[in-house]
Amino acid sequence: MQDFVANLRWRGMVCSATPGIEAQLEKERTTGYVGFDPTAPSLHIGNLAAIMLLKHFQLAGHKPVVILGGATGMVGDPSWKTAERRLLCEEELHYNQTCISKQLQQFLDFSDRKHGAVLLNNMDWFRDMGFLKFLREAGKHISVNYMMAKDSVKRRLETGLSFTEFAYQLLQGYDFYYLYTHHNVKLQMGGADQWGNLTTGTEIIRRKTGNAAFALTTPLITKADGSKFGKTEQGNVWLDPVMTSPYAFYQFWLNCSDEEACKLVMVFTLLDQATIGTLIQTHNAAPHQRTLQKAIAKELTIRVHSEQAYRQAAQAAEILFGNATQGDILTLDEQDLLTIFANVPKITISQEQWRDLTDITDLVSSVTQGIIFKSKGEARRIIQGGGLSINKIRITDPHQKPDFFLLQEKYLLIQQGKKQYYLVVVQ
RNA sequence: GGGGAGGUGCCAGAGUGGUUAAAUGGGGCGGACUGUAAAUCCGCUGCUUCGCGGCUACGCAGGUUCGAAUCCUGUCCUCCCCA
Repeated sequence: MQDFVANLRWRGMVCSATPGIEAQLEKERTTGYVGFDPTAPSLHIGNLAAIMLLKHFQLAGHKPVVILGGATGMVGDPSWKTAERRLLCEEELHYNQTCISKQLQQFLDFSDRKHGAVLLNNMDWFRDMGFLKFLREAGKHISVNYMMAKDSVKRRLETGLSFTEFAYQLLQGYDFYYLYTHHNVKLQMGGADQWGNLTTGTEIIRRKTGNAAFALTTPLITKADGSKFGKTEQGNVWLDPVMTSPYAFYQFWLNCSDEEACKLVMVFTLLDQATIGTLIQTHNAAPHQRTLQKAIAKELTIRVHSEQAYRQAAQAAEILFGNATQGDILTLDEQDLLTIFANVPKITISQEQWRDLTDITDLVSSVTQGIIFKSKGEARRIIQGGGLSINKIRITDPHQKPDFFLLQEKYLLIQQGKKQYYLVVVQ
């Protein structure tokens, strides 16, 4: 049994833990769990740290349990949230659960080995419980004073908190108790924001059985500027390739700052301490190479998506941001071209429109329906400022005749600024 | 119900009859530098025009005037104070 806690510690993945946890893990193969409320049809990278906890737990020889909180998801966790949340209906939750459980297979071994992971839904024991039974089984053992004293709830007492959300920690606490008694689960893990909920669970177990159960939290990952980790301007970074493309996913990791990358490489990759040490050294010697970011992006893109998705994302990045020249894009066949520019807006124009063009400005404004530039004036300004390239060649004259050759005889690669690409398809 | 303040461009905010497409700051966008970063510097930031110009725009609707964001009338909305 490898030392799970020590492994987490050097990775900086332990925020707090109840006493005695090391002794318990050393004593026997232990079953531990993490709960996810299926509030969306996909996990996002904010959930990933908790998944990594389970991953390390399993790799250390212990048995992970995942709770997809069909019941808790119906209530809504108020921890650290500023406002009451929207209630989700059961069908929505069920659909989300199905999607999420598939994603979990990519991380954990759900085989029937001794330490194979198990997936449970707390709806199974809450559905038929009844309110009175719950009050007697769970509510009787925990005082309101205890529940209100949690930091995670305190701030909401000022602005308002429904009884429903207030009761959330009891649900989660009871989950732990149920798992303890029915599945021999002795440890619950989660993000640092979950500490209040986890200790409610250990408290219920202690009061009802007199035995100790354990809790461990991992620090919430914060960005240097204080904004929330895992969000881009476009919103959450999801694991689902439809909601966040593998390319965008790869880019997210690649664009992490150096300080973040040092932390992220320990939390999100499975590389060992020595390898990470070397990586950080290499990185610091030549930070512009972004060794760390690339290592993280590679490992995660492969694990969450696939080897192929990683290669495509890396190639796309090279073409889009490297010093690709016209020669480089000419070497791409149509398949490559479409893959690399899969996430780029495509604008179709007709053969007639293409033939009748007299002016580059018209092409990037009116003919393309204002998608690239919403007015001719804007197009002209950007071109005069040197901000437009076609097929990787910078355009300098707004009135240039658009006598470009078409890539693969039908595509035109239009680039605004450094990052914004459009693909015009002539059909 | 009474009294007061105010509604200006993506946002904040100046302007109180012509020189105002509207100061200034922020944001956004382009360029340079760079690591697809940060900081910095430069440029652009209503539509149209190669430009002159034309058009649209200061809550909304009218009016006064050669000329209105600016004055008048009505109207809608917001904020503050009192009841």
